[in-house]
Order: sequence, then structure tokens, then C-alpha cells
Amino acid sequence: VQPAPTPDPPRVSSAVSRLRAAGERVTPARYAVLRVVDAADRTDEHLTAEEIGARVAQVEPSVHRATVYRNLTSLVETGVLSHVHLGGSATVYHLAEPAVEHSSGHAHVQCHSCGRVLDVPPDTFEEVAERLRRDLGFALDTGHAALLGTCRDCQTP
Amino acid sequence: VQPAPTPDPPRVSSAVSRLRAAGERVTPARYAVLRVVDAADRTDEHLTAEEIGARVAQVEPSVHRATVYRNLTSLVETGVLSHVHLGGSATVYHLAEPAVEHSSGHAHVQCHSCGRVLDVPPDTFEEVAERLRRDLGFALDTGHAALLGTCRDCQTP
DNA sequence: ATCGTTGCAAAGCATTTGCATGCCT
DNA sequence: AGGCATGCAAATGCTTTGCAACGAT
Repeated sequence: VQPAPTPDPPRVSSAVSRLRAAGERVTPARYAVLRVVDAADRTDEHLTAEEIGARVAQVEPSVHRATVYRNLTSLVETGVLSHVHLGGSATVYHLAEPAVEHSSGHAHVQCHSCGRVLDVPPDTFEEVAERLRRDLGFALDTGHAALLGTCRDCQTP
Repeated sequence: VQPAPTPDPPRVSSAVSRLRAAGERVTPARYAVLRVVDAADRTDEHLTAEEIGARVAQVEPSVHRATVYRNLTSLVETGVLSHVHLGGSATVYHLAEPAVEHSSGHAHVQCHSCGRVLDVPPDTFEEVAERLRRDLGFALDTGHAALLGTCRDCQTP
């Protein structure tokens, strides 16, 4: 009997298509990275490079850590993935949203106490972005780094 | 002849006083760290731990790198220094402003292209902070992490 | 005199790189 | 077939830690 081939989630096949369109090769390692990141995205998890490496190892044990690092870098360059720098110095990865292109789908804030990352609507930082552009000529990339603070659950009542 | 003893800048003596008041010892290593950070503050430089270590080594060569790291940590805990997480994963240090206490004197944004750090007025993020508090119950710490973007000089016209 | 601090050296950890081999296109 | 991607292993760079000696109060 053949194992029923599970079809790729739409976001994964979209990512694969864009990879091919960019003239990049689709290898087992890259494919595994995309599936892992997609799965995490759909549970609102934000995975670091090493976490992605660990999960890739479960799905595709032959893939070396170094390859995961190299692929995360190249996939971000190609625009298939995007990454967010968290305050605590960790970097986490997302599937890039094709529609919004590179210009930050949504922003993030991180709880300094429990480490949780909260997604916030893209327009949240609009007023700040406008002010920085006007006052400093600074073009804010709202999705590229997360601000720190304390989430509701971690505030002592 | 005696070398003229240069008096401490006010912010350094203030920091030393607060250190003593907190029951912490004032050692040559700590004193050197405070002077280095103060000097950088006054030229709007934002130094990382290793940069501070390098400058401390010039002033007080006997001070070991590990000691600088330990002191940066303890001085932040005591509230004499504050640190800001930059998007690129580096952490930079400031003399904490006694008046504003721990609640973020000013905010920062960093240019993703040239790395420069721009100080922005404390009230810049007020509207965002208010919105996050209202919508998510999230208490934003505006001074603790920097957002990324592109500064005026790095935008291709 | 006490106990926090320090220097030293070694460990730790995440990430990167050189090189020969392998595999996607 | 050709050239990018990979595995491997070693190197790198920053930061931390155990421990005995030191020194600020």
C-alpha cells in the first residue's frame, strides 16, 4: 500500500512556486523548512532558527543544522520567508505574505516577562511611522522588529 | 608634580552615589564602566558590551572582559544603567536617567542599512502605547527595544 | 574581618565557513 | 552535464561560569 500523499497547504505550494519562479532550487531541506514554518505560522508560534532546525530534524533527519541556517538566510533573501527581530535578541521566522510583499504584514510586541509574542494589526504603528517620516525622514519598517512590554497576564493586579 | 585630578562629570558622580546608596560596592572596574558609558552618552554613541569592554581596557587595562559583562548586568539590575535591545540583536547601554527612573527616558529607532541609532522623543510612541494598553492590555516599554527602518541618508532618492 | 568582586581559564552556545560530494534543474 | 546546495567538521565570536585570590567597606 502507498501512504496517501498529503497535499501541501496552499501557503506552502505558493511559497514553492515563488521559489521556483525566482530561479531557486527546491531541495528536501528547503521544502522541510517551509513546511515547518508554515505549520508554526498556523498555530501562531514564532520559531527561532534553532527551533526550526529541531523540527526539521524530526521530519528530515538527514538535513544538517548548518543547512537550515543557510536556507533561512537565502529564503529570506528570496522573499519567501520574513523574519522578525525580537527584543530579547532572538530572531523568529514567518512565511512571507505574497500580497503584502516585503512591506511588513503585521507588527509584533513581545512580553518581557513571559516571552510571548503578540501579533498586532499592521495599522497600529501607522501614526508613529508617519510622525517619524515627517520629523526625521525615517522610514519605519513596522514588521521587522518587536517592541517590548508587559502582557496583560504578566501584570500584577 | 601631581596629575590634576579630573573631577567626575555630574552624571558619573550621581551614578556612583546611587550605587553606594543601593549598598553596592564601587570598584575600579565599575567606576571605569560608568565613565566610559557616560562619555559615550555625551556624544550620542550607543555602545555594545564588547565596545564598552574595549574602552574600559584602555582606561583600566587590568579589568577583565568577564568582569565588564558581569558589571553591565549588575549595574542594570541596580538601575544605574539601562540597556536597549537593537533590532540587529545587539544590546547597547546608557546611563539611566535618575529622574525618569526605569520608565524609558527616550525611545530609539535603528537604520537597518547603516546601523545608526536615532533617539526619538519619549512621547513619539504615546499613541501606540495607549492603543496597545486599551486593545490588548499590553503595557509598552517604549525605551527597551528599538524599531528598525531606513534613515533619511540611506533612502535612495 | 567579611563577603562581595575580580582575574583567569575553560566551557557553552549559536552561528558560520571551507571543502569535497551530491542532486536539482 | 553543470553548478548550486549539502553534509561534515572545524572555526568563530560573544557570553557565561567555577574557583581561588583579592579588596571595598
